[in-house]
Amino acid sequence: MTSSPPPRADRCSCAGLRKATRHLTQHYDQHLAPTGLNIGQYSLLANLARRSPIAPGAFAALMAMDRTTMGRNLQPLEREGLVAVAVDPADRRSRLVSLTAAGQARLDVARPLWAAAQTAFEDRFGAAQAATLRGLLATLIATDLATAH
Amino acid sequence: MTSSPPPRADRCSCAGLRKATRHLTQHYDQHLAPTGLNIGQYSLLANLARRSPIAPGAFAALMAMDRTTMGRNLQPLEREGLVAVAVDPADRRSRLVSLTAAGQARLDVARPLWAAAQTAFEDRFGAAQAATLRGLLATLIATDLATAH
DNA sequence: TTGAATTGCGTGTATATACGCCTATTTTGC
DNA sequence: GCAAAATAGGCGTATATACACGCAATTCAA
Repeated sequence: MTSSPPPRADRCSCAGLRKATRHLTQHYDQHLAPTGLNIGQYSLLANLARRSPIAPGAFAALMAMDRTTMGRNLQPLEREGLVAVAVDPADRRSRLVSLTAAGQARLDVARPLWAAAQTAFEDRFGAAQAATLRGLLATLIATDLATAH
Repeated sequence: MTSSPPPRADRCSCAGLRKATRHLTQHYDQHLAPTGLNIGQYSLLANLARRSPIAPGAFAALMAMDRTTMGRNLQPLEREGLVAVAVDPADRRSRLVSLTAAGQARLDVARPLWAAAQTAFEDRFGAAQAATLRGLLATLIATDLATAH
């Protein structure tokens, strides 16, 4: 007897998502390269601009990112003086991450380059499809996938 | 005068994609953990199963992955004996990556755990939405985003 | 045929991601 | 009040990702 036909690898939602992320990240990173930021760093600064100051743990949850990943990702930004991390006086276990003036300035420089990347993407992929995709992704992010039942 | 309202960071297709990828990757990785593989490694083995042997460069292009990333990702799999890399006798610049018997065996063990992760995802996200998402992602991956005009 | 251009890969470096383990601080139960 | 539990975060380790650079083998052109 032969084994049943193996599930096609291209039906894996996760692999498709990861593959598409690699593809699109390279596009945005190329546009942002002159600013010295990648799309991950740009995204952190842009989100921080609307929520500064915020605790690293809360920021990580907001970005659907592991707590320790957030800590590592903040390090190069802190080293360059784009964000500042200080002990929270109200709870000295916690920290407060703030966008600095240099961080805001860098963000202002990067924003039009990000917009160019976004526009170029939508021109090629289709603005309507892009909007549909963003909607699906937002739903996915809001979907509880905890293994426990 | 005040500056114009900044574009919302949550309208960035790339950031949304990256965020969703983190979310979904953790789900699949948790299901696959007993196999000692993560979803990236599983995806490599599953794709290799249908195309072995293949040159690293061609494999990288197939996975929309940088050539050097592919090389690095193959290292732990090679160390565990799940894939084998040999010089291509027809062109000694090139290599041929093959799935080993141990790699096939590991894949057979992992497949039902991957299927459980996929099923759990579709149960919670919706199978129809998941299919729509995979279609959009496939289109995105096939979209040429080269910066040059 | 032989030097130049091309091609295929590996390495060094840097950031991204997350698990396990640890310390410090706060909160809770008694 | 004080000890236990819970919470916030750092660090070691491992893999993921990709750019710049360099080497070896092949192909191309004069």
